[in-house]
Amino acid sequence: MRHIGAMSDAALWAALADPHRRAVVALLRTGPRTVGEIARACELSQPSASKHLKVLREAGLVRVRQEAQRRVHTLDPAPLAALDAWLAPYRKLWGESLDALGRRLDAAPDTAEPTPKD
Amino acid sequence: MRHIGAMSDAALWAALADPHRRAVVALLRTGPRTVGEIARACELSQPSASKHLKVLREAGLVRVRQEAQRRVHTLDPAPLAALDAWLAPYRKLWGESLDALGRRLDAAPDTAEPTPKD
DNA sequence: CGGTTATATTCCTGTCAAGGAATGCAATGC
DNA sequence: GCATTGCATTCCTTGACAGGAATATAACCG
Repeated sequence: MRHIGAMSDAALWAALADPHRRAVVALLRTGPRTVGEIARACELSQPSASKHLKVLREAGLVRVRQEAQRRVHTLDPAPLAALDAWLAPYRKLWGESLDALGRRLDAAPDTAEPTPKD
Repeated sequence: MRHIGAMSDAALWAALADPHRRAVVALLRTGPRTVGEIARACELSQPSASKHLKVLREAGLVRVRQEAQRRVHTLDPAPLAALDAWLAPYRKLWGESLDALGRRLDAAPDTAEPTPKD
């Protein structure tokens, strides 16, 4: 039984509950970034960015590698599979009740959108 | 323009960030329940159940109908489509990353692998 | 009407997370 | 070595809930 990225569900939800952290995650979807880049892009102070990244790391959503003096952070989407699994039992439900809405929301373009912001 | 289930994303994430509320949502997946039933099933005090249900209502996740003196709460899964939509861009990613992870694990047999983090 | 059941709300208190400022620390370059 | 860059951590303050107890409200029943 490998429990590599199997952080507690609670940590994952808590990490994603914060809009800033969701923004960071969305940013990292477009590629690895240093702390400074993340701070600037998400309009966070440097310490704030550091702290948010720590939470994301502890939730298993982000990995870090050192590169000279910089710390390059990379998204690890694996824990999000837990969200997907949580969602699974509900997915059929809204298909039944809200067909049109579901279809509209399912439109997922292949290109990253310019900062979904949320 | 009806704004029934179209609560802000933030309210949805915040509502689901709480484990008790996720439990309530999961319970309601099995059918409508009165406040008292929910409180007992989720081991909440009655006021606590009431308050959590209020949050869920305001996030659009739950609807209520009055029935005699009881208030029967029903799950409205529609807002969860927003979660699904949020998740969509990542869904393809974790397939890749899990593959990579699996390959790494397979490449490292019984050699006492120091737990990377945990 | 008075009592009872079912739920909502208020008040209070403790806890915890977030943000800012300042500082610590590590790696780098000269 | 020393200054600099890049980031982490601490300290502190503030605000946002969460839980419990007590109370308010509402619908029902006799």
